[in-house]
Amino acid sequence: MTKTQITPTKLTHVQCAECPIRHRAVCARCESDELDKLEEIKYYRSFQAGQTVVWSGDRMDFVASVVSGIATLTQTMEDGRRQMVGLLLPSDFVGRPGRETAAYDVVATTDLVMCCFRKKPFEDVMATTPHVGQRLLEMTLDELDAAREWMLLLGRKTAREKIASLIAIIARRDASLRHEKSEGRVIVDLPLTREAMSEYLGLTLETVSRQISALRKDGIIEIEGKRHIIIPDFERLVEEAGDDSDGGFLV
Amino acid sequence: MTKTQITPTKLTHVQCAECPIRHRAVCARCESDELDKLEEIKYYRSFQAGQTVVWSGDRMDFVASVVSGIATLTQTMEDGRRQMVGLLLPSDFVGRPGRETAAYDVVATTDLVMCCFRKKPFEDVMATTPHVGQRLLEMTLDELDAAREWMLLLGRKTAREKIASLIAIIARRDASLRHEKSEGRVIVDLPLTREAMSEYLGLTLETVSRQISALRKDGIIEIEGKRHIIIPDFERLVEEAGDDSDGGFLV
DNA sequence: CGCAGAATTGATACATCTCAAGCTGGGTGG
DNA sequence: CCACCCAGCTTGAGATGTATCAATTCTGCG
Repeated sequence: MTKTQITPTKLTHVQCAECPIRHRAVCARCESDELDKLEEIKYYRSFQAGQTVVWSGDRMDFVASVVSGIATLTQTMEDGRRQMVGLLLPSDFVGRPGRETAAYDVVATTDLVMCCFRKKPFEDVMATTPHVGQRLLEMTLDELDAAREWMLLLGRKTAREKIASLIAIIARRDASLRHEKSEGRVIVDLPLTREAMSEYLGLTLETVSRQISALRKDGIIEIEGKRHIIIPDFERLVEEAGDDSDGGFLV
Repeated sequence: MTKTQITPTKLTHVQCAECPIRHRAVCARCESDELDKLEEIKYYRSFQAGQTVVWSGDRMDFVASVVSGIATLTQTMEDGRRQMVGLLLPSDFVGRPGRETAAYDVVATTDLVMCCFRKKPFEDVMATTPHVGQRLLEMTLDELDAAREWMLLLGRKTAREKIASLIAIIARRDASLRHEKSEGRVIVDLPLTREAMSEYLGLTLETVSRQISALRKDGIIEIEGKRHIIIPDFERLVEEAGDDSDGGFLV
């Protein structure tokens, strides 16, 4: 996975107007004059699956939106214990205006394309026009809600509930990107290795594997290959996750 | 605790200029004309220790800053498992502009005074002037960092490390409110019951109690009464917490 | 074909939970 | 003023879920 990949297409400058994440990203609310400013300071960067985008503590002189692919935010303790603290899907934002260094490791889980903005000019845009800051606030509040949802999972859910929750969340976000609803029979590709899942869920890789097997034996999910998952009845999966039946608090 | 308390002072309208949290709260960056607008739409509310400020799912037509006292944000699962997802100290902000209902239970842990703003007018202030929104973004990003720090704790730390972390964090925030640094001999009052601590740390009440006893036996902390804690050597406590030695990532 | 990374499965250890009993300190009523 | 009471806390013994250590087994790919 690390070296067999060819270098992905260098998308050096897609016009914002044609951007696939135009309506969801940090630029969603921008007027055309604001877009022009962003257009000037933006540049694309591509990463191969497995590559690290930035290391925690490193200087980071840009902020960015995920255009395509998936990245993870991970925190590491001195002795090597790792906890994923964020999963970045297309349109999600990375980096913090006003901060010099990265607070987390950012790793490309799949091949990844990011739309980067040099930090200083980006901060200027935020200071002089309102819509980027407004949208960023909205997105940050959403992320905070998601982080708190995850705190409940980490603190109080069983291993089985954690796995069911993760699959349900990925299925929901996946469907939402395609403007579909998650119900009845649902099919997902897990974009994460068992190890990455364990880092997200606060479990070991072995426990993740065992619980996935258990869910399969109980008919909650079917598995083809390693990553391709069929959920015959989404509502049943959600029950296993221990969530309120309605589940999604966000659109 | 619930009925013996007399009603706390009704601070009906403290002038913003004299407000103790003026320089840290959501209004920190406001110019005097912005403050005037906030002054018009604000009102104080007091709660006794143990009182619930709002229930998750309830309509919430205000946002607010904690002026004094401590409150908690808690999520509850259908079967009653509870996880605290936020600890609100003076200057912290509650509520989300643009949201109708509360996402979490908000409970006063100590006697509590909040500076409330009716939501609609507050949103108007945010839309027409920049400083409230800017400060709120900054505060939300800080909270997101704190939530992610907590995810590491919940997912990867041992019970002993969790307790040590909680005591260290409370000591740090307490010191920071008084513009002091946490080092050497430090004294704190825990504002939480053992049960509240267990809800925060993803543990049971009994495990919290045992680990506090263990830290005491090992000389990391000394205890007077139930809540009063003396930390003879703050650096040693931080080591027990498993954090990077520097610890505080925010001022 | 055979290797390497990823995943599964098994046996055992251990941290934390659960259930249960007692303690402690501050407030209350007799 | 004392005895009681009760919420909050501590401590104990045993159960249990997840981690750990250790083989295998898959799967895709050179």
